[in-house]
Amino acid sequence: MSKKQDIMAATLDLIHEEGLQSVTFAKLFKRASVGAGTIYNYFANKEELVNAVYREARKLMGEFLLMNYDPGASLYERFKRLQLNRLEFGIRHPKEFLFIDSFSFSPYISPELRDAGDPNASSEVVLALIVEGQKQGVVKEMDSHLCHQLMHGIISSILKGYYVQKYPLSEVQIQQVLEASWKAVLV
Amino acid sequence: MSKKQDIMAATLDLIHEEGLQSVTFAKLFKRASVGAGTIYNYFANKEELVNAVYREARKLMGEFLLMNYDPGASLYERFKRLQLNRLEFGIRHPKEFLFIDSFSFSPYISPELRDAGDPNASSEVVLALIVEGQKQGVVKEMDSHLCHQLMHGIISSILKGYYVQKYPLSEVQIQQVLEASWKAVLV
Amino acid sequence: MSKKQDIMAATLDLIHEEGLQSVTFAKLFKRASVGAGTIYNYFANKEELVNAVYREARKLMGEFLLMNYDPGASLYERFKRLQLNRLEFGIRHPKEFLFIDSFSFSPYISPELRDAGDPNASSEVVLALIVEGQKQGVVKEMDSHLCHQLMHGIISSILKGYYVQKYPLSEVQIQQVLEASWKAVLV
Amino acid sequence: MSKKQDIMAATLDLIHEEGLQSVTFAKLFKRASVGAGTIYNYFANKEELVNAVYREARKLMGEFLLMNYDPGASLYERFKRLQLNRLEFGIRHPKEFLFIDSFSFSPYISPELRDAGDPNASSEVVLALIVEGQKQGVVKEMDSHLCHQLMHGIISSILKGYYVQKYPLSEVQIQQVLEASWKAVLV
DNA sequence: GATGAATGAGGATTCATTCAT
DNA sequence: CATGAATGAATCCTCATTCAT
Repeated sequence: MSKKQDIMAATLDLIHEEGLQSVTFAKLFKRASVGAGTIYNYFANKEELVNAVYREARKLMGEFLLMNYDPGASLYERFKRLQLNRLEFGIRHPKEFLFIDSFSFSPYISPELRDAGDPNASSEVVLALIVEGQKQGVVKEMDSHLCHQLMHGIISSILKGYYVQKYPLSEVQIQQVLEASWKAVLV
Repeated sequence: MSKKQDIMAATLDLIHEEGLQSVTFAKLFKRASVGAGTIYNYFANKEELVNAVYREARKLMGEFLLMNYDPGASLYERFKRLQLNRLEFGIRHPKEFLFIDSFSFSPYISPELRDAGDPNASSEVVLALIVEGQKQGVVKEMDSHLCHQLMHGIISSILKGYYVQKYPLSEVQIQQVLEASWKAVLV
Repeated sequence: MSKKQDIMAATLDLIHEEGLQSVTFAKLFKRASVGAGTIYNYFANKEELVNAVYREARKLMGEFLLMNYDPGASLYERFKRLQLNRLEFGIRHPKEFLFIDSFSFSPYISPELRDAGDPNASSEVVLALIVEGQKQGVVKEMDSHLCHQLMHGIISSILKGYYVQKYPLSEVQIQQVLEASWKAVLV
Repeated sequence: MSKKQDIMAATLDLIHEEGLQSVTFAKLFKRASVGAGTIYNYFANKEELVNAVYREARKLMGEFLLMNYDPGASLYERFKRLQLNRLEFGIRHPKEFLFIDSFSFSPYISPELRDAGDPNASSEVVLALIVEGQKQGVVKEMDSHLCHQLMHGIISSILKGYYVQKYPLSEVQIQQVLEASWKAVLV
């Protein structure tokens, strides 16, 4: 792995373990096994580093969300696919998911970056699906961004309970969650 | 108001405005209009202060959630009351709500504190209601904690949209949200 | 005991246990069981308090040094009496002895106080004895203050070894020390 | 000189000039001409710094005590060599000598450090000499540690007089002191 | 590019002292 | 006289950043 990747991975690890609060460069250098000055070859300062980590995590999630997404499937199937991918991303990439969730509304992440979406345009796919569902009279009339947030918020909330081991998330529970999130947006 | 309450209120304000990242003692003392040493009469250090603010916010939310809760009312009425209270807490106490939401799963809050619940045992009331609904065959069979988290997640995402997008949450919209969350957990 | 004495006793205790370095007023108030402002009824500030404790310790040692001192006894007997009293003072009042020893050359004690001697004029008695011995051709010719310091220095050194339990100080050892200190000043 | 040595030298200077009481980091950094954070590359905190200075002073004294010590010389010659070295160390290194003397029995220096001795084992050499002298019937029978402390106490008090009263300690006076300390431990 | 010793502005914390009760 | 909450200047300490190697 390159030095740059080492640094970014160490950053994400430390944020997950101790919170951004206590991520100091000293800890970072030790964890990433690089010299103190090396980081400045790649990132102008701490904020840029964190933003880069955020950008990469968003990119990873964006790719994950559209995995096996079949544009030709039914509305219901597509909705469930998106929500399933969202949930599985959280299960397989807890560090990335929590980081995104925590900092999406934090002043530490530059607003342009937060709203930038991802190169895969997964947001656009979700929004289009919502609008399509509303046109068909299946999905409740509401701001499409709000609906998107509702979809994300439900999954997010479920994942947080899972992370602190309130309950398992096996096949049965996953299906229940997908069903519930679908019902929540129906007319 | 006592100095202690001044300090805690100023802390919550600053976290809300600028994020925990940038809450320095200098800002805190100025905002709370107290001397630099005063805080140490009440809190051993910054972390204890933040934890105390968290504890108080949780207590406030716990009390709010059970306001006007009538154990003799119908299942549906009780469900709506709990969800209404949750929503109204978020509307009336946005700083407390966001703070709780952001830090409940952050390493900055000690896990014991997160799991402590509130003295009013509002969680237990919610869980009992879910179990009761499942016995009656009305609420879908699933882990009660999972269901609880679903209820919270829906309200939470609606609130975040409300905070950011500044759309109104008047009587009509509130009723829609309560209905939607009810449908999400039905069989 | 009066509050003033409580405070002075607590000060001496804490200096002995932790060093002047770490004697804070907070610890002092707790140990002496008095309110934070009480001290200022008796002492203008911390330095005056420490100086008062020093003055009292010096007074106590001064009185002790002349106990059972018989002006009519032989030069040798009087010398041994003074040295014995010095040694026994150190054995019975370690806190006072170490405090005096440590701060006699410290800038923390005002120079006037250090040179003030004690009301019993024990210093004058010792100095007169030395001069008398030198006139008789028994005691080595040297500055009488230097000789006084030699007498004190030997006892002090022995006591410090005793305090850290390098050896016991029972009757036999005490006599050996007195003899050695006598021989050290003989012609 | 290295930064570390600069810092330690400045620390010793300041302790000598103003007492440990008033050695603040601000003074230290200015005196040592280093940045405020540099010290923390070498010492975890102020106490460790002072202990390190103590350790080094003890090491220096230990080496000095055994300079030109000839194990083949006569008992008397060896005794005088040890006492001469002790005295000359005090004359040439007054800061180190006074620092050791003041803090060896202070709670600020950890007891382990005080008892650690020096790597050159100068204490052991002195103790062995005493025991040898006692076997030959020359040195008075007493606890060897007590005798060692006597030897040190005499030199120490002479030095303190020298420091304060500024009388000279030239060849003649030095020989008198050595003779006096020798007589003090004879049978 | 990589390093890590050095930096010093800035933040956390202490503690002697005051003063209203 | 006695109290102890409040104070804020002084102090300790941290940590992002620089730069010579």
